[in-house]
This record gives sequence, C-alpha cells and structure tokens, in this order.
Amino acid sequence: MTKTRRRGTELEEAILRAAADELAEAGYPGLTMERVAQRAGTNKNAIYRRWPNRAALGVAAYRHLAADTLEPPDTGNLRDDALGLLRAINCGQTSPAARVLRGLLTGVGDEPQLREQLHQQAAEGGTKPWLAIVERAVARGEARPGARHPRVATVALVLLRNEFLTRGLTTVDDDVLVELVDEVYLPLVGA
Amino acid sequence: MTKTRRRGTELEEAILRAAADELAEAGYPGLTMERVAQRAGTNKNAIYRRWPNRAALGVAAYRHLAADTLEPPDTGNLRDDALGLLRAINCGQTSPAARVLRGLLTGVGDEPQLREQLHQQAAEGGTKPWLAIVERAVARGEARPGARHPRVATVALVLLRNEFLTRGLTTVDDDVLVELVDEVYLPLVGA
DNA sequence: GTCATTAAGGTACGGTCCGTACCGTACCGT
DNA sequence: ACGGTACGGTACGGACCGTACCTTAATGAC
Repeated sequence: MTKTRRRGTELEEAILRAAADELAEAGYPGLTMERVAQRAGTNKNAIYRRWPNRAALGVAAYRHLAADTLEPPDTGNLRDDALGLLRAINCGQTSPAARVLRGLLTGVGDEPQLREQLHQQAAEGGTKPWLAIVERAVARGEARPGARHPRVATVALVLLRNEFLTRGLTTVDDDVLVELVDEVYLPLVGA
Repeated sequence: MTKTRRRGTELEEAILRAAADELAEAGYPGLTMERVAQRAGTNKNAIYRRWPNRAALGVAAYRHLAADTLEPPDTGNLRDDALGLLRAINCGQTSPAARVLRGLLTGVGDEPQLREQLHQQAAEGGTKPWLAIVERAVARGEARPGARHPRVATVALVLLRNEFLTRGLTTVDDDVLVELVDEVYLPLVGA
C-alpha cells in the first residue's frame, strides 16, 4: 500500500509538474506552496530544500509550462506566415502562459537573476520563428533586408503581447490579429 | 491640540494621496491597507467604507499617480517629436507608474470592471500625444496618412511599454529609444 | 548484513497582511 | 438639544510565507 518514498530527481519533477499545473489553473497569485506540496504528494520542506522562495519555484515551473517552441509556418507568403504565428500564439497552448508570465514578472520583484532568467525564456521562445519567416520573406523579395533586425521582425509579437498584458485577456479577437498584420507589420517590413 | 476630525471628501483625498505615495514608493505589492491608513492618519475602516478591496484602492490611487498628461513636443520634425515623447515617458515622472501598472494588472485579477477602468486610464493618457505629433507630421508630408491609425501612431509607445513590462526595469537605455524610433517607428510611419 | 548518512514526511509556529466586526466618539443637520 | 452618520481604535479570523524540529525511510560504505 505504501508507495515507495520518492527521492531526488523523481520528486523534483513531481513538484515542478504540480507547480506548473497550479500555475495553469490559478495563475501565479494562486500558486501556493502548501497547495503545490499537497498536489505533489509531499510537503513544503521538500520544496524549500530546492528553491529559496515562491518566486523561484514559479520561474522554474514556468519553464515547464512554456516549453513548447512554435514551429514557424511556411505558407509561401509573409502575410499568412505572420497571421499563422499570431494565431498559434493566440489560440494555442501559449495563451494561459501569458497570464502566468504577467504574474511572474510582478512576483520576481527585485531579484535580477530570476528576472533575467524569465526574460530569456520569454524572448528566446518568441523571436526565433519570427526571424525565420522574415528571412524567407526577404529571400522572396517580399520584405526589405532591414526587417531582419530582431526588433523589427518581432513587432507583431510584441504588439500582441501588449494586448495580452494591458487588456488582461487570455484570447484576442481575430480581427485584432488581422489589423496588427495589415496595418502595422506588413507596412513595416514590406519592401 | 486635537485636529478637527476629517470627513467625506477631505478624508477620501487624504487616503488617495497616501495610497498614491505608497504606490510610488513600494509599488503595488507594497501597498498595504494598514500602511495607507496610518499614512493618511486614519484606519482601515475609513478605507473599506469607500473601496471594497485593495485592488480597487490601487486602481483609484493609480489615477492620481498617472494624472499627468504628457504635453506633446513640437520640434518641427517627427523624429525629435517621437524621441522627446519616449524620453519624457522614460525619464520623467511617468517611470514609476510603469512598475505600478504592471503590479496592478496582476492585482486586479478577474475583476473586469477594474481591468477596464485601468485599461482606459493607461490607453487614454498615452495615445493622445502620439496622435498629435503624427497629425503634424502628416501635414508636413513627413508621414503617410495611414499613420494616423491609433495602432500605428502608438507603436513606439507600445514597444517601450513592452520593454518596461518584460525587462522589469524602471528606466530604459537611451540607445534603445533611438533604436525604436530609427529602426521601427520612422520606417513604419514615414511617407 | 550492519550502520551511519542523507533526504523525505509530518507538524507546528511566528510573522505579515487582508478583510470583518464591534464599540465608543466626534461631527452634522434639524 | 438630539439623533443619525461617519470616523477612530482595536481586536480577530483566515490565508499564506518561510522556518524549525523531529521522526522515518532510503541509500551507500564497509
């Protein structure tokens, strides 16, 4: 009856999975050490032996949550590529991550290490596919070479993220995505 | 010796000023009902009679904090106008507001009324000056007419805000501002 | 197989903060 | 003068973080 007592990596991953689930369900404000411990079938001691505080656990668990890297679409034209990426971010599994990210950015407060870690996770996963579709668009003569600048290539992503952050929504109207692409992104990167 | 007991509006404004000060000093996570009450020279009862919870008080106090509307500069060319606006937002009195806004967006959580209120405050104060400088640029033939679209005109603001939100900094390097204007904003709105 | 070491489980506690309740007291209009 | 309203003071329950302490199971050395 008594399941063998978990140790080391096995327990650690159980905790991270529990924390990621709690994050997805209740967001960072609802991430409680006691609930995570209970959900992982352990107690707070096991958590505090691995992470110094709630924020650190949150950042670590966020990595599990946002692990999916988007596969950049290749439709043959920039407009559909960009719209595809935005829609994947909007409707896909990435949407609960936005709320969590917002909470974490507040929760990390004045701890530069955590903030940097979080920023890299947020940036890394997001920029690569945009650079990819722009690169192809430039090769087709559909975009100007200067559009390969990361700040330019990811403008649509930043605008959508801003929509998430300021409106607090988990999903944005598709009209908005089309507007972002047609009114801003294509005029900006177009040849 | 005994100061006369404040009532109604007078007390309300004292509370709001105290809350705004606390917000500016410690951000939303540091906004404590007990500290606000003490700073305002009253007690929590007077606060809870006016606002139902901490988030509502925070949003109300934020209005006091972000009341300053930026005066749009008029330098005669779009680049300097845009840079001036960004620098005013970056270095000026508005910078603590970014950290506060980030915290509030988390704190309001699932209360749509507060979120909408906050969103309007954040949007309203920010878009007007951008529309103004773009309007003048269009009149000079320096920007294309389509740039008057709010989403286009405020792109630089959104990018800067994204920098605040994701990096968690209270001030951004001036190089970044220049980059935003030269690499993104001017190519986007230029004729 | 024995045993010391390590890490897990269990529980309790101090501290902070939110939100509520209760009660006495100053101010206000009538 | 008087009664209603709003303020001041205080205490409390509840949630949660982070820590301490002790017991118990697993592991590795010998």
